[in-house]
Amino acid sequence: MVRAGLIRQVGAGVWSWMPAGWRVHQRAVQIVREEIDAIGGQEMLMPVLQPAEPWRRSGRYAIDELFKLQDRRGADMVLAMTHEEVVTLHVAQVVRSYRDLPLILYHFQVKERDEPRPRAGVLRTREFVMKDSYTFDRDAEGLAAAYDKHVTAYDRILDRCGLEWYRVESDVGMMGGLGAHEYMAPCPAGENEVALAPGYAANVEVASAEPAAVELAGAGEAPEEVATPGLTTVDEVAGALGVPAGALLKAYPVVGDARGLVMVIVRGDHRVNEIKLANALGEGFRPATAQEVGEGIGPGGFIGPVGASVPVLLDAAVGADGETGYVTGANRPDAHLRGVRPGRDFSFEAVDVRRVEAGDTVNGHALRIEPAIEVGNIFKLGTRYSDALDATYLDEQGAERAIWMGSYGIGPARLAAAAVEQYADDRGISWPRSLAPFDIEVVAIGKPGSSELAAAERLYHELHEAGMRTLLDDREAGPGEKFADAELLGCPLRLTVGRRTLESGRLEAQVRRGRESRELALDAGAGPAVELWRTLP
RNA sequence: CGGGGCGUGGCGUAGCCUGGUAGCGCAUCCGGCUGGGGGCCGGAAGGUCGUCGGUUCAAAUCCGACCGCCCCGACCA
Repeated sequence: MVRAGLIRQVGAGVWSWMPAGWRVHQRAVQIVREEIDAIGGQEMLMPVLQPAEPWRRSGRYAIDELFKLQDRRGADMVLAMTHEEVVTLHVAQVVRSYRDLPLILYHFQVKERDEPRPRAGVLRTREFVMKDSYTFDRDAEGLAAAYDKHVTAYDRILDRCGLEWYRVESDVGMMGGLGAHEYMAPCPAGENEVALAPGYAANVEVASAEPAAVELAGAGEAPEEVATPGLTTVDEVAGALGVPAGALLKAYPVVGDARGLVMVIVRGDHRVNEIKLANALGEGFRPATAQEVGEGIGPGGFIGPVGASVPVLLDAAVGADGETGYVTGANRPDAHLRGVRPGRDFSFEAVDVRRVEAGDTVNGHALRIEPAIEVGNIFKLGTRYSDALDATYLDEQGAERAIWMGSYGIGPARLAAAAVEQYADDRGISWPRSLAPFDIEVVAIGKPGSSELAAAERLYHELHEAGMRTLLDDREAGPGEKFADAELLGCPLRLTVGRRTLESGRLEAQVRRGRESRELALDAGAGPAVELWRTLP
């Protein structure tokens, strides 16, 4: 996008949109606007610069990503990262009765986030335009309906943008979300991972699946201690004992904010998913320090659930086998236990806290994991903000009730970047028709004042009259340079007018996606080109 | 925040280790040729070497601080 002249960097995570890039961005914006309008959304505009007070009320002032500043009188201000606080305040002032609901409000606005590490060009920036919509309903049922409308709108937006995409289940966070989905555009540059199987799509952050089976051994009456001097890793112990890594139980001691030190156990071939773990704990946590482990459980590298003095949380993938034969640390230096059986040999609380792996199954279908760009998300907020900011209404009985809210974001810049990532080839960008900065680029080859140039200009005007967004390359440059630049910019259709065109009466039309060429009659004017353009992706 | 790297004409870079003349490619400007895949010839302009300080007869080069940017990781309501 930089090479094509669409964007330029100003600072870390801060970018300008140059004219051609802004055309793309505006096209994405317009698609989003049309689809949110279509479900009854009303566009408005709320400020980026805001007083700190509502953020203190909602409890979000402490967020590290929130830019904070003071005005000249020393009053605390913020640069908004989203607009739940302000929109809720407005609705609290305006809505009195159930008759004022439901309501869908939205705006496009710059969002400011002090990202710890901006990266990947326009994919993760500290300032970016986002469409946010907010829905206001009288109850959970109304919220569900508003949510479904946004599913419809977002599905259409992603389709219209010509993207390959998935709607996946996502983390609702610990602050009481009632349900959430993310819209993911798969591509290698993506920062998220989605777990996919027929009929199943989820962010890896929350995905669950049935584990691959593992072969266990040593089904005795009781655990048997084996010497494992100096062997502290899963691979070392599994290798020494001749068992698969999955036969080991890996202990992951953590300290919960309220519940303190606990031991989380996953299979040796699995990894703890910290988001799932936080959700299972119902609170924040941190890994236990070596000292806490040593004092509270046993020697590092040899700890295990049998006889442990702290509560044990056992991942469901272990319970699924429900059998004897696991290998665990013995809570003694240089020793492990084999033939361990959950339940018989230690008690536990069952949880689902492991990260899914490719090859797990969902309803018998193998799971695959793909990187993807998160281009949008939809979220059932419930009454979190309306409670904090006193957004209520009176029902038919005259009782005051909290308004049920949803919030729905989508980033035009990410829609554009996802399209670039999904369709670019070694020559450059290949825009979907719906996002391209121009529908057609006319490349004129010939000297200034030549008849070739005049013919190109004529064609350009005819295309313009036919309603095509058209770009004419009439620079004084060689043909090779113009072709290369046209392919870099990536308009869906390129028309070439040169001496050859005038001699044969046929102009070259190159379709950018696939770069196949065909010839069109020059004297037919814009018609054939427009017709061809309509068939493009 | 942890780790690594980089700041030199508009862009990309060499020079730094071993202190002494800032070099190259592209782009730009002028003249001409060429005109269907980044073409050719001739001429020209353009650089406080990120900033500040130190060492030295002498600093792009050595030392220190600061600023900025990139990459990996952590983080990402």
